[in-house]
Amino acid sequence: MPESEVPHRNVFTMPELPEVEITKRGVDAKFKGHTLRELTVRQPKLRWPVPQTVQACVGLPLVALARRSKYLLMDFGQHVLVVHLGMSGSLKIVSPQQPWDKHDHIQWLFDSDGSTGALRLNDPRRFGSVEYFEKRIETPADPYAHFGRFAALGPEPFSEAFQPESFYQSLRGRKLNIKTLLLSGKAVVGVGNIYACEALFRSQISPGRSASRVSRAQASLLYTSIVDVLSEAIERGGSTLRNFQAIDGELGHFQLHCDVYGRAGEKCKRCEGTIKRRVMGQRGTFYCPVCQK
DNA sequence: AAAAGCCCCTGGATGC
DNA sequence: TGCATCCAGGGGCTTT
Repeated sequence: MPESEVPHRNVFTMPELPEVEITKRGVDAKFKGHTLRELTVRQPKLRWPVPQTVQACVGLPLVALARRSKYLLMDFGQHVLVVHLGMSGSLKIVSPQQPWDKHDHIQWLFDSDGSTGALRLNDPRRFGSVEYFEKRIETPADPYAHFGRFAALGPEPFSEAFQPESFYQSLRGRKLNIKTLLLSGKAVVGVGNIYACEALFRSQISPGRSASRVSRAQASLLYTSIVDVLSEAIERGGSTLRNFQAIDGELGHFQLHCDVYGRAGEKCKRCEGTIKRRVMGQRGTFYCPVCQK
């Protein structure tokens, strides 16, 4: 069956790891190596107040972009800005002359080959954040490890630290349901509500199953599903980005295809069941009660 | 220590 | 048509 005919639901997502990764690549392609000339904070009331210290980056070149979990890191050398898109945030590349949108909160004005280019954070619900950290030069291997809560985060899904057996071990003895545990960032980071539902569907594990009752074989399947579902989303985002790059635009959102998320009441893609929605850990959870055990 | 609950905010959906 | 009400949702923090 051609991919276009696969019965998926299109969801215009909140920013998850793939959106942050694509945003990172877009900012990297446009502004890496360019000097920050102005940083305008129109609305400092985000998830946390945007500190005055962010101004320490002005006048410095953007030397690197990085991502940790769903945090986007803008590395200005000794000074680093950590951006989180929350649930409605996005970064967009615009002309500095473009009128401000109601929800454009922050603007980075970069030198751009003799002219200037602007990057804006737009976030209607203001669950996003921009934080400032100073890099510790004495730990060059992982200069960001000590930032805020980073030390407490689980492994990155695409890192060497994320392996089937260690993943299985991190589930053992946890009575919490597997879906909520995935969202907690303890066993792996960057798996948000949508991808948790999708990965559990692929591995045919019920979201309500206690993590301690996920077998080694199931954990292995879930491990693969997590890596696959995130990789595929990044690929889709990559093609979205190519389109956006031609016109400049919003980097933080793109459409993705879901088997279960947002499909309550519809037919299961794999069996004769009907997709159900229930709330777990205060989040909407979509699954097939027939083929997910 | 682990798990559950709370809260920030606004657009969209729903009800009258 | 318009106004009031309700609710989702990431994830850190607080409470149990």
